[in-house]
Amino acid sequence: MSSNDLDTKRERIVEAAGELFAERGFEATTVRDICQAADANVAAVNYYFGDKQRLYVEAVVRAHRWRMERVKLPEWSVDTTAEQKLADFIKTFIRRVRSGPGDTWHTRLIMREIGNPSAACAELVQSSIRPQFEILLSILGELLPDETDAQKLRLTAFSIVGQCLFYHFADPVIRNLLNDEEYAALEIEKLADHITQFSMQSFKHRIRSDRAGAKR
Amino acid sequence: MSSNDLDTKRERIVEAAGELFAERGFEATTVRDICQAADANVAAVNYYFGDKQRLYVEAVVRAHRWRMERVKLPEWSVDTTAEQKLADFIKTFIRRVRSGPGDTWHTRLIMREIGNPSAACAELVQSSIRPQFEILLSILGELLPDETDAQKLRLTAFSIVGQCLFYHFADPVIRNLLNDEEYAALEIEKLADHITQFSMQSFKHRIRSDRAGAKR
DNA sequence: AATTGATTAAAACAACTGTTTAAAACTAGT
DNA sequence: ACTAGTTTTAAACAGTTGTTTTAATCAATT
Repeated sequence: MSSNDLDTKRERIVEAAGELFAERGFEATTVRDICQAADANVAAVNYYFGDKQRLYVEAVVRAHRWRMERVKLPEWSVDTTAEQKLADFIKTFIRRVRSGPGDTWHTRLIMREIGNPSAACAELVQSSIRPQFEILLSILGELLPDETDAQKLRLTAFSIVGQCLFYHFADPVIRNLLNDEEYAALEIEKLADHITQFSMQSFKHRIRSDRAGAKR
Repeated sequence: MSSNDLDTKRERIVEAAGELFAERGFEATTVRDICQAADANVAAVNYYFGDKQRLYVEAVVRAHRWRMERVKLPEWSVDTTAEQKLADFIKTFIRRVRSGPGDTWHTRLIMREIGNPSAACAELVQSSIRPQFEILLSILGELLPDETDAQKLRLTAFSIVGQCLFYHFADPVIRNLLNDEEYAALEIEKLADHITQFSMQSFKHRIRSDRAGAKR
């Protein structure tokens, strides 16, 4: 009974492992902790996955797939404005990055892998991050003047992505910096609106592109 | 001889430890590795610092002090424009955050502590990050219209800091994403100029503050 | 009921972890 | 030269790590 269901022992182990890896990192998570959380014997990890390392990459890959399936970019028709596309991109990106209160471990594990990249990171970039980055570049290509060079386009993309990622990577600091009320006010919708607005306003000034170079 | 010099065994251990902690993190760094790198006996860590944990926080504190001494905000006169202050702030912030090629371990260790915060993080926020954040808020207070509320001010500060921090936290991804030539083009001066320009342009549009909320 | 194969369980493995011990080596001050 | 204090060393400690081994248990087929 139930060979595909998520209640097989193998599944339970990846799930428990993913959660613990996301919480404590690879080194600090012991095989024994994982097996105890999955209600399995110590030998189960090696039986099913060979070793701890391969269990880890399986958890990362699964987390990534799960996250991509869940939160997707909306479908765009031919007459969707570039501004609208950017707003959608930013909102989706923040949703993917910022782990809400009732959230699963998937996002945190991927973000940890990006922060402390192992071998699985390079593959993650190729299969997922790069195409997303290309989408953003094409949107910016529509928004910025045609003569904008590739370097400027890239820097602008980084400025947008950086604003979004900040709320993940700096989260512990933000929590220390703000009081509870201020922190709670950082809802995903509000963040996305602000970043979209902040960035769009910047584009509308792209006439005189250099700014007197700040004294020096 | 030489009680204050940096060639005492104690100094060599903190130095070696900081480098290894910055490179591999706390868990993955062994006391034996540290002592071997410092050319000391295994017992040296416990003799001088009590235990591994206390050696770690000493390394973090020292790294932070070192970084703060090295790269400082310039002195501002009464007639320095807010725009100039912002440019200075961004350039200094990036210098503090982005570890150049011939760089020491100090920056990386602090960034790691922020990413995987231990007990030392809260103190770091209070003693250093918060005052820096206040400075940025006061600059933005000059640049933005008077009626701007505190929340908007905070979000704007996050947008700027986020753009800067991106080049640290996403560095491994960026390296994978760009080719060598493109990556090498990301010099600190250029990044700072772009971020300053991108942000300043955004401020000059602060007349109509809401932007039709992006359909939904 | 017996056989086959996959799964689980308990125990042991060797290697490594941070830390301690106790003796040696060194460095002054007298 | 002796001594008191600090520093360094080698060895051992107790605990944990990932992994293996070997046997027991289970589920289904014959």
